Amino acid sequence: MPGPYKWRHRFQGYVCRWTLPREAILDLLSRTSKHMSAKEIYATLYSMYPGIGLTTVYRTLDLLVRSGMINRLSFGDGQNRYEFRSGKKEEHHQHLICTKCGRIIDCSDLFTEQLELLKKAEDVLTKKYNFTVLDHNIEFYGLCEKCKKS
Amino acid sequence: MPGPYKWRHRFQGYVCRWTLPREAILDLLSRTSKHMSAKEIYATLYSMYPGIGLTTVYRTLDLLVRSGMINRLSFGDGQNRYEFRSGKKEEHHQHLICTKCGRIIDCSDLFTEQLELLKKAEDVLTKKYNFTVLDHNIEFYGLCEKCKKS
DNA sequence: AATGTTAATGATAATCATTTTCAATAATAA
DNA sequence: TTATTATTGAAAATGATTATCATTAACATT
Ligand SMILES: [Mn+2]
Ligand SMILES: [Mn+2]
Ligand SMILES: [Zn+2]
Ligand SMILES: [Zn+2]
Repeated sequence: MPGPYKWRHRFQGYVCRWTLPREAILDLLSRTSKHMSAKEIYATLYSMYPGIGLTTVYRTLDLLVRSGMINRLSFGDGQNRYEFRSGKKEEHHQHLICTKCGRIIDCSDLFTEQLELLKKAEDVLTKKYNFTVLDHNIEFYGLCEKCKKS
Repeated sequence: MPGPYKWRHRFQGYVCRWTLPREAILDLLSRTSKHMSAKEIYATLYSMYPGIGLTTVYRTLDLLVRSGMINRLSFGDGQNRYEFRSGKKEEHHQHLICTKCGRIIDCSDLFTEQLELLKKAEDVLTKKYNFTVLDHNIEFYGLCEKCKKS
């Protein structure tokens, strides 16, 4: 909402009109490191933009997922979460999920190991299942620093 | 429902009573290779056991997850799915998910590659994030054989 | 800048998976 | 066989997400 639209140009030809909610939601997700739910996004934006509707948040998130700007994540806690998607391939990262408190930690330290797994995977999956890999997802479940103590 | 209870002994001390629904649900999951939703399980059992209730299916699935007999999977299609959990560690497998038709394929062919990734992961995650890995999950998204053609 | 077209919004209602409630049932110990 | 109570299942409640539709506002045209 503050200032001019920074993201409009990314949607040339994808949508007809660029609007305040779209700018606000994408802007929020591009700034935060959290993995926010629709309701959390709604609550955050509501404080500075009380006119916004939850329906529009859902609709816009869907648009942003379809156009590849954000990722939709489901960790099995009953609601989807969203994260900004960097354009760079090297930014593909993993998630550590604390099974006790639900904390989600980003991890980008397994790049080469991941690449090796992927290389082998694409090979095996293509040959054996005739399956074309387009994307992948790796998650680690366990206990975070805090929860280990308590 | 048919025959004697095959699974009762696995729950010694875990539950007080072993019942028909519990036996039937676990038996079904132990036989199928599908990744079934609660409603699918309910529908399947209903044909041979019309007395069963959807609530009990949900409750029992929860019990079986908590006691480690089955896995709860969420592929982001709005409903959880369940699979029987083999006791053997070597059976840890991946899922290939077709983004077009939703088909889910089991894959156990990346065992050594996975182990290497895991070994490195546990190391990095412990040192850098002080996170204790208890479990992990790897998924591949793409196009299945059928969907590639059409 | 004012106007017209219609894409986009937001309040409301609907849907759908899952959970809660609670009286009835059935597993098991006595 | 009887008593105890864990478990069940119908019904209602919840919570996330989607559909409807009248209103609004983006923006192309004047
Ligand atoms: Mn992330
Ligand atoms: Mn599986
Ligand atoms: Zn934690
Ligand atoms: Zn397919």
